[in-house]
Amino acid sequence: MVTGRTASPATRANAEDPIVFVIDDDASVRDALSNLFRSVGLRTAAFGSAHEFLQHKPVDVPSCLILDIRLPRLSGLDFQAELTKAGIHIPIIFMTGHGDIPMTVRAMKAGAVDFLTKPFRDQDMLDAVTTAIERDRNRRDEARVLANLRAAFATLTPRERQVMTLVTAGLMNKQVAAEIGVAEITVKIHRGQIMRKMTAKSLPDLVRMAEILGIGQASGGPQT
Amino acid sequence: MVTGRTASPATRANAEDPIVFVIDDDASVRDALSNLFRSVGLRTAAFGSAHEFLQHKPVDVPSCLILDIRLPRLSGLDFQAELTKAGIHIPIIFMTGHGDIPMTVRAMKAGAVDFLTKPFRDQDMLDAVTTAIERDRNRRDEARVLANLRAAFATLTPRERQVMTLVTAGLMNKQVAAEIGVAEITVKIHRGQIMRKMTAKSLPDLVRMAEILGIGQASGGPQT
DNA sequence: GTTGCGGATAAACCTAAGTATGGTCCTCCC
DNA sequence: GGGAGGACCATACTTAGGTTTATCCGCAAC
Repeated sequence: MVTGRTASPATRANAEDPIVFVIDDDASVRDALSNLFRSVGLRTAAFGSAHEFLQHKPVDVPSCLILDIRLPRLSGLDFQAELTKAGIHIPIIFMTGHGDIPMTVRAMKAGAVDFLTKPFRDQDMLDAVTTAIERDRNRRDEARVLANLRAAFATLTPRERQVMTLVTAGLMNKQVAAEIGVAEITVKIHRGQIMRKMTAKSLPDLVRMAEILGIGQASGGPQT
Repeated sequence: MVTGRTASPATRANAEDPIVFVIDDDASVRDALSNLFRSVGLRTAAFGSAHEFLQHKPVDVPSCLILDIRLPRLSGLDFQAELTKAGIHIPIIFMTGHGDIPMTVRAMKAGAVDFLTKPFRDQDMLDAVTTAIERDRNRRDEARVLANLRAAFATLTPRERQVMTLVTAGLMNKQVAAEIGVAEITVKIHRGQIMRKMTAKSLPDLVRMAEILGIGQASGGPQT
């Protein structure tokens, strides 16, 4: 079902090559789009329904989804909502033959990359796909960083997490010690442990990690 | 031209009360919307054209703009583009009697809050306005913080800016000194000056400011 | 019941950071 | 040509941050 570069020895499929998923109940549309994407060297996988798409095992490369707004059984908009609720944030490009403005607004508000009316120009679709893939690439990059940080943070003991929060908030060791009712030396030891476990090379490093993790701001940032 | 709470002694106009701007060439639409917003206690100002709106002096409160897509002379979409280009980022809610999907997509991609088709329900408009005002409030808050930081950063000498970059990147004083070819003591002095000028209460504080200012990342953040 | 781990602490020690005080050398501007 | 401000540096001192080694307690798993 996956087509595209896979067939070409000259441009072997790379694990990082993006994939474009197409869901449309009309086989001719699927074929046309698959051909279009293949013609520009994009890997493609097409499905006749949302259900079929969900059967496909998730891939670990940047990808996007081309969706007809009027799918059999589940509407494109509802499917978009389903995916979002399920935590699947693949960028979506909608196609429609007879959509209306409220549908469009709903789709765009929910984060759709584009909403194309049939018939559309090939170039418009390709532009939308380029944007979508790029967006997914960024999203994946951020998600990977966040996952790594969370994994590291999860190895911290409760006490260490508490100390990390206070330290990155800007408190001195003695203040942290007073705050949690322990000796300053204890804070220092926790702190060293935190730096190791988080693999932070410096305090600014740790502060940035805390920011990404959304840990205790306040402290006394820039005032109005 | 500004109406709404201003007339009521019980709910005196506050400098922080948001304002809803309406641009429509149809006076009856302007009146109807003004009445609607006034009925829920929102200040309003209505205009017959984009030009008139621009004559109005900018206000310093959260606001949003209700725009008919088909304006005389300048289209709503073009006006949106003009505002964006001019650095005016007031949230926009579009209305249309006969818009199409490409228009909608363009407007939403450009950041419109909503795109309502006439006739719309009052409540839909009010919901959109609530969202838009909230969005503007957040935008203004962030802009204010950024402006303050930039103002403080502007008082730094070139050397101080350089030191701030390196320090917030996680380098030790001696490393900074080696990097820029001065004695460590000099770095310390710059550093103290930086903390004073930026009114940073701690290094984490300064790091967060640097983040907001978009100053020299790198350093060695979380690896993959 | 012993082992392991989180948590706390102490002593000793070392490095890093920060703050005067005082001074030199520029350059730009009035 | 005198003053202001930026950049630089030295000495001296204080405080903050961080590591190592070792000990102690409680609790849960084996």
